Amino acid sequence: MPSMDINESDASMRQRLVNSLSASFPGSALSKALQGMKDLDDGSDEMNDPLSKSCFAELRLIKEEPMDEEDDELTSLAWLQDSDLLKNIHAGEDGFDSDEGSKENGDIKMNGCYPQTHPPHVPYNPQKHIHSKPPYSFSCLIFMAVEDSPQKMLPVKDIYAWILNQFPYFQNAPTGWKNSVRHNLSLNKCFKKVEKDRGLSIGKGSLWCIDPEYRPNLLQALRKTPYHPYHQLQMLANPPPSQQYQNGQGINRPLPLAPRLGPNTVSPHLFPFLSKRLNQTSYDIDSDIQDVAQTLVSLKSLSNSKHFHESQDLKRKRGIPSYQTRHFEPIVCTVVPSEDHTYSMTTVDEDDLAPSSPSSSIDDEYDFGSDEEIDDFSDNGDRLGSDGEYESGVDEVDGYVPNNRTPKRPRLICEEDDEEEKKKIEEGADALLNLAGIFKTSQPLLSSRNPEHNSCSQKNSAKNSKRS
DNA sequence: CGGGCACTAAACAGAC
DNA sequence: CGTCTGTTTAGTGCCC
Repeated sequence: MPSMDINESDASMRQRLVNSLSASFPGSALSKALQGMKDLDDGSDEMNDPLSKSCFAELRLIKEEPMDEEDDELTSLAWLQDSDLLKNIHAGEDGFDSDEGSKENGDIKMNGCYPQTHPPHVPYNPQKHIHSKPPYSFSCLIFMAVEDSPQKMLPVKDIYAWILNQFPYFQNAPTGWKNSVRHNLSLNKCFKKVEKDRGLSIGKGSLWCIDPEYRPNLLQALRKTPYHPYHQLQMLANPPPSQQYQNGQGINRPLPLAPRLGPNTVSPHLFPFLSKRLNQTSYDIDSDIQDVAQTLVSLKSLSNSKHFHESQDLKRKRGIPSYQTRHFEPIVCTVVPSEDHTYSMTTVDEDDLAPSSPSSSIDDEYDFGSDEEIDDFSDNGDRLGSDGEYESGVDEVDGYVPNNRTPKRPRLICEEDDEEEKKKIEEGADALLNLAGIFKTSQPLLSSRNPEHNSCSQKNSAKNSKRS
């Protein structure tokens, strides 16, 4: 940061940051999303925004809106996944990077050895700091992995693979981390196992997905991670006086972890969807059309993976209806981290849940549509490559055979002109709005979790009582 | 100091 | 039968 030009334009700084972040997740959906952001900046059609097709669609940049007093364009980038924000800002000059002997690979060394945990004052680059344990909790790692999958569900081994791919640290880490992943999947109520009898069995084990009820919590937890660019960009944009850098000397103090916004505040730029819902006092049709349109774009990505086609074929054989993700989520705005994503020891009795509460049954998490509806989505855009990364617009990638069914219509978004895009989006929006209306009327906003259902405390108290 | 939480390790059972 | 997956318990360290 010492080499940063404080007067650098927002656009320039943003471009530089995006370049840096893209380099940290090469080839990934995130990277493509970032690239799409650049396209957006160049004035291309927003609906081509690959970010909307990625796992971080809800964190996409809203660049058209005027900035709040607190949010500027810099912080609106805070949806970006963790990366070395300062990679292109001459890390060596800021005292961040490392001490002697570690500059060859950029990893952090302290007193000649690698610290087990990543130093809190150093922006974390998973591809670079391969000897530093990622500053993310396993919950966040799993969340990112699942969200980075086109179907928003992954088997354990693919979660392993994603983590290994994105965080090389684990390639040399003791295998205990896999145990921790499984432990987290089992105990963390944010993660749900897709029932096998739904035709989604992928051999050994099950698919895991994010419980939509807790997805906002995970997003919030992710936002709260120390190295989330939300904080880093905050520092870039408005470093506190105590952390100004002088003469290339970094200050060995952690960046403040507390978000600028209040704990109960959802940044409209970080969480346009959530914040809109949260602050919605009256039914805003226009905004909801936008929401639904965005949802459609997200839905589009649902059908683009090998697993999807396989599961769809399997389900067709079994006569099981197909699914589509439902994106209408309750707003969960938490104060304590435990409410973001916590372990669950107790089983929530479905009957105890209010009728308006999202069910934990997989049946209810997905809309079951007809084959024709699926076909409308199944031949679009991106596919999951054999390496688990998206391959956009390629029919056959690395041995992946695309669905051999003849597309009934061309790509929904990417290859349509603007007018047709808008028409289709509006059509889909109308259809989904009907569904959304149901949820609006029946689903209360949640300002906090029901303590009875937030069973982490129960679990831990149970644990503690057992210990004592 | 105690509670809550994340993490790790381990044991165990079931599925493949 | 070995491996993988999922569950559960126990213990530890950190933070508030």
